[in-house]
Amino acid sequence: MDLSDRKRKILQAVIDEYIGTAEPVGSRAISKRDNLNLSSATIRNEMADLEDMGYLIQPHTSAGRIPSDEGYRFYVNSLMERYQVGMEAIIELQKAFQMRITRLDQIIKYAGSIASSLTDYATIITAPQRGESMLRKVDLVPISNEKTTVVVVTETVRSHVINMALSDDECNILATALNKYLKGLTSKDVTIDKMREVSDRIKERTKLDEEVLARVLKFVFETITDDDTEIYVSNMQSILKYPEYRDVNKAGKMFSFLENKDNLRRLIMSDNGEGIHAKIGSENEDEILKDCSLVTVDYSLGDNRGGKISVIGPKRMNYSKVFASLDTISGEIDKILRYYTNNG
Amino acid sequence: MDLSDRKRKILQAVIDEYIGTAEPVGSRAISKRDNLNLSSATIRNEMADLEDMGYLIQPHTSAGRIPSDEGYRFYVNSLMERYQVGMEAIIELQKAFQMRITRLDQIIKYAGSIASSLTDYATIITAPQRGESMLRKVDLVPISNEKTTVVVVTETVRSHVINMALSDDECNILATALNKYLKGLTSKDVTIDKMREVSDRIKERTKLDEEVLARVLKFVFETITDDDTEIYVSNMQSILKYPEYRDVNKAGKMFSFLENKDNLRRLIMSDNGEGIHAKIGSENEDEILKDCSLVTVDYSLGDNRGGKISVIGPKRMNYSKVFASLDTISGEIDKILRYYTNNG
DNA sequence: TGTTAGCACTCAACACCCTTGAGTGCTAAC
DNA sequence: GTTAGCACTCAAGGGTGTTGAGTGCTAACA
Repeated sequence: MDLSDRKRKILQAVIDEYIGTAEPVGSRAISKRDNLNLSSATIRNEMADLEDMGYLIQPHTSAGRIPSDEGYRFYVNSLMERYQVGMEAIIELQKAFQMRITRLDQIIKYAGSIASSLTDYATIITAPQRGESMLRKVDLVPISNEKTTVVVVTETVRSHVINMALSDDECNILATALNKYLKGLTSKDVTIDKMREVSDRIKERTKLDEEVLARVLKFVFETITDDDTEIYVSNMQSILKYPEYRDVNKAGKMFSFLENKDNLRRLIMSDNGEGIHAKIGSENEDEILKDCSLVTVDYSLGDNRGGKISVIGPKRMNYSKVFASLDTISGEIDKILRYYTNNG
Repeated sequence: MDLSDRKRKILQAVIDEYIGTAEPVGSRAISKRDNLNLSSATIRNEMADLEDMGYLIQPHTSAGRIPSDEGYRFYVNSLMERYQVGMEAIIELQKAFQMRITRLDQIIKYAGSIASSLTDYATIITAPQRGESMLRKVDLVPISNEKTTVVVVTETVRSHVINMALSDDECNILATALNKYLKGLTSKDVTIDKMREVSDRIKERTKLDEEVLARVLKFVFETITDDDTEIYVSNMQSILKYPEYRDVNKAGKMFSFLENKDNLRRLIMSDNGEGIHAKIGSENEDEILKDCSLVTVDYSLGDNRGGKISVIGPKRMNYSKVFASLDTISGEIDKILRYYTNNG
């Protein structure tokens, strides 16, 4: 369905206005804007048409009008003017990233907090997911005369403290045996049979206490197969700033939803859009999000790993600014993480 | 100042009532409770006395009375009846802990979420702080033909990916050199001179690229000296359940405060009470906490490490239940972590 | 002397009503 | 096709009166 140029302008004006005020927009408010020289009566007629077409909604007679989900969708697809993130902000961002370059998870968390401070909405961010996980090395380090740390290196590094009175030599022997049989193992290779076979071979080779060996192996196999991704939320409390969540009950439900990582994981995983994209209101599956929009972007590290950043806010969010901010941030993350994983 | 037995009972009744209802408590409500057989007029006289003594406050004439900070303090010190955590809850808790025994930080996070679900208040929890950090081992693991992971084992394990095209052999040589000069190093030993000395020695011994060596050493030294403790908050949104935070602005400020880890760290670090203890209302330094109480308990691992759990809620919190819950949880953490670090 | 009953007074909360103003739809004039 | 005018609607805001919980004080009672 095609809209006349005038209708497009009016729809855009209504949505821009509503994004700013969160109040139903009346015809007079639009006619007073300087870019359209039309009387309020004319605007009224056009707005009535837009309502018939499904782009606007009148909450009750004699109130102004607010955008429908379809209205927002049309706005995001066709009307929205691209916002430009200021150069100062970008430089600020680059500096901030560079200062935090020590730990990957910190960069990710920090990116989330930047996204939320640029947009002033809550942000959900996932740490880079591993692609296939391959075992590089197992190491055993005596910590005291009672304890030993097991270190497993795949794409990431995990460790576990167990109770064993092992000498340096014993650690070396066991580590050597473990590496001999396990190096190069991927999550696909881990089966019950494989676990039993490795266990038997090492047992006959090292003559170590059976239970200790079982515990070490359990941890190693768990580490290879486990791939839960970390997920962070920042700036949750921004929700309270928006009149949509003036009602404390509603806000509370939203908080509970966002505090539950399973919900977030499902939310972000089920997202299969590409590039920057928005899910507006009822386009979200969760009932609780029907008044919200979720704008999501992927970032990638080039090497088969990547994650997502989502900004979540009221449907009446500043899409233009959110799109621009996420675009910039994901670009900078790409840069910094490529640098980090290649030269860091 | 000594209170008559009757005054104590009345004060206790007022506070118990107020904790439940959050409404100013009138004399009639107290006289109707079955444990005291006194008319409302008598109660009125006693309550007027308690107000003169500073234990109660009347928000305005002809309203009921609410406890003052001193009233709560007296209640916590002398009146409160000890709540008993149900055996089923304890067993539930033990089971839950046992299922999560794989990772220390997960246990800690989980303990926080249990504390908040038992008490229904927000919980702040710090991961075990390290005592003195001593370097046990450094390891280098090639990840691809461009990247190598550096693994540093102290009491904990940290890793870092850097860009180096090193073979297994080269990794071994460098690792051996690093271990030779660095093993046993504690945070006290790290000085600029020491760093330079180690760097020079390894340089002449291995003839490795200077920049690469510098990067590895920087990471190793950082890991030894760095001791920022992780800190988690759970169940923040419970704040919205309490009428004290019906006002969205107030709730928003509280959220911002609790989302800032620096605030939390300062809050928990500045706490120097022993055992389970409460900071009530104005006993807290932060202005924003003057309407809150903070109940804190330490847990320890026996081996010089430990952390804290704090429950934060309205002054009108169920102190009895919070004290009992924290007591139970810290006891269970002690047990499970001792088990974990000794036998895990 | 301590306790109780009764009474007048205070004050926040609530319902109710009226007014106001923003906004609409419709119609007639331009 | 656009504008001006008019009657209508409805939410929000500002009094006003009522209600009910609670108090302090006083007098009577055990």
